Amino acid sequence: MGGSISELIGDRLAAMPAGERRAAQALIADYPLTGLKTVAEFASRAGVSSPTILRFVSRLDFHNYADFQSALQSELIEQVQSPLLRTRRHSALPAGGLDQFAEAVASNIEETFAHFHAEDMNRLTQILADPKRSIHLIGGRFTDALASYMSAHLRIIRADVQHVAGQESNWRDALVDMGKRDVLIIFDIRRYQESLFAFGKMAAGLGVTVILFTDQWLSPIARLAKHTVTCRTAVPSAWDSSASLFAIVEVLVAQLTLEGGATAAKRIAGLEALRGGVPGPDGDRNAR
Amino acid sequence: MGGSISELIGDRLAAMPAGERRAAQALIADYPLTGLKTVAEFASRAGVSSPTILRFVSRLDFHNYADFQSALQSELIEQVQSPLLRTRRHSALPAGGLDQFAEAVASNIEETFAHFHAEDMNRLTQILADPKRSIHLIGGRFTDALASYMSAHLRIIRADVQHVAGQESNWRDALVDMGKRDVLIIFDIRRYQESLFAFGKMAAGLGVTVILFTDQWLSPIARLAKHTVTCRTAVPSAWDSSASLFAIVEVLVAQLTLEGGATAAKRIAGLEALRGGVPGPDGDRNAR
DNA sequence: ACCGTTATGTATGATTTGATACGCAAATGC
DNA sequence: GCATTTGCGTATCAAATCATACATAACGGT
Repeated sequence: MGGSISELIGDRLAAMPAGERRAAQALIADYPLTGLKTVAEFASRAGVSSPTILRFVSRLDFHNYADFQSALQSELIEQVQSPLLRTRRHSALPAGGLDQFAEAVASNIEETFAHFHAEDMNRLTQILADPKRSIHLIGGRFTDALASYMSAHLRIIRADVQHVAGQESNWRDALVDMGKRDVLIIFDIRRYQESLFAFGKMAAGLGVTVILFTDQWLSPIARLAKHTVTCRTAVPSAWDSSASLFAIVEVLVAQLTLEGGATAAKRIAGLEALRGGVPGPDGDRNAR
Repeated sequence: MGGSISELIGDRLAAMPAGERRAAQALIADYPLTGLKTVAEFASRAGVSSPTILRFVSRLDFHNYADFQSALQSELIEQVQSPLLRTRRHSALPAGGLDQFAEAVASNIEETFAHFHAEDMNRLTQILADPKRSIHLIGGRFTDALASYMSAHLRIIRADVQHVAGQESNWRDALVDMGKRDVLIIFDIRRYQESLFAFGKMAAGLGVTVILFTDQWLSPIARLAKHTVTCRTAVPSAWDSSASLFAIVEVLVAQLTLEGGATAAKRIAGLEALRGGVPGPDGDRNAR
């Protein structure tokens, strides 16, 4: 069983008596800190008695409290030391529709990355890291969420990032400020949106550098785009899966953060500091 | 490099007597595992006696062994939780990281689905398919995009779907209309947002059914949630990956569409017909 | 080579910790 | 509504832990 302890708890939470459930909740409240304390401390934080803690631990199939703590520690250390040592732990599973879907998504992602080479990424990061350029992002009906996700991250790494959203009338406003220095990132998978193509065409006419994320059947926008990233989207569902686009976005953001190095780190630190004092409109991420 | 304690050791290593130096080396060898064991165990591994360990700890300006261990634990937890620090760690890694990243995301998704059983999905779809309920979705700083993505799909399958977005003041307005029939879907991965917890708590107080999508370390909202879906998020990056949450959302939408059957199909057809007349300007995208 | 200093291990004590037995309360079933 | 089961807390015990005192060994300077 390669699962984390918190997952184990999640599985068994329903089958626990009230007291032990309180123990579980106290543990996950600031996981895994409380579990590393003494039994008495744990009990106190959970508002139950020591034996209840021990019964709780026992219910998780640990022979004693020491074993339990060791497991927590190992979990922590594994996280820090080898981020993905646990990768391929294929446990033989009954193949239901669920697993088929998961398999499909996973293989989509792998296929997508197989065709997305280091040079592709370098070209993209070079453009996106350029501080002299402004970046605009837009997506279709469903893929707009991807534009939103990417812009949320980019905004932290660098300045001049705009997510073009909302009514189409807003789009026009965004266009007037665009020029040769600007970059437009478009997400478009089938069924491709007419309006996105129109928008991209106008932008391209202004000399904007268009970057397109699309599926393997290629949005018509590919004709306009300077760079096109092709992602697999086929899954056993009524809908196409955008998960592989999502993953590509994530790896780009990761790489940009890495390359930004000191600059990005400083910027992030600055934002964090600001956040501490003035809770932003975006919601204050708690510093813990 | 590691945290402050290992640095501290490095600084003082030269000024230490032989025995304590052996202790230090044993600790560094598989840092910080040995330091979390008992004094006797530590001594045994270092090939010295217990008092030497205690003197070693004392030389690092810790008042007692317990303090020392607490410091090690805090350091570990700190590293796991702070994205900034991880940037440093990974910048040392070789740049062949593309495939590693893809591997990590793929295996995250598989692991996530391995713990997401058919019953879990049934419970969720049963709730989400109930036309008598209203559905509200909300996400954190980055995960809000997931809420957006899911709501875009849900809105097509069924009525009464609201994406709670924008300023926090808007959130309050959404609350007043909620009641026992309502469902609140929250996306929250670390670093968990205080504001989301507050929102969820108020909703739960109103009797709203809270469904939580979170990472394997569990958002504190798990305490409030009727159903919690645990997803893997660890990747070799400064950021956590939400791709597995994304995939779970997709499979839920797929299943709901399937179960909806005729009803959903009719609804979709109706919407398509409406859209057919007015091409493209996805007017039904929610405002932000 | 001797002496003083420092370092280290052995032995022991005081304290804390985890574990268990038992009795009462709450929940469940008939 | 009663009886049985299940859960939970108090009190207690045994064991392991940290901490210290002391004697011995190693080291370094003269």
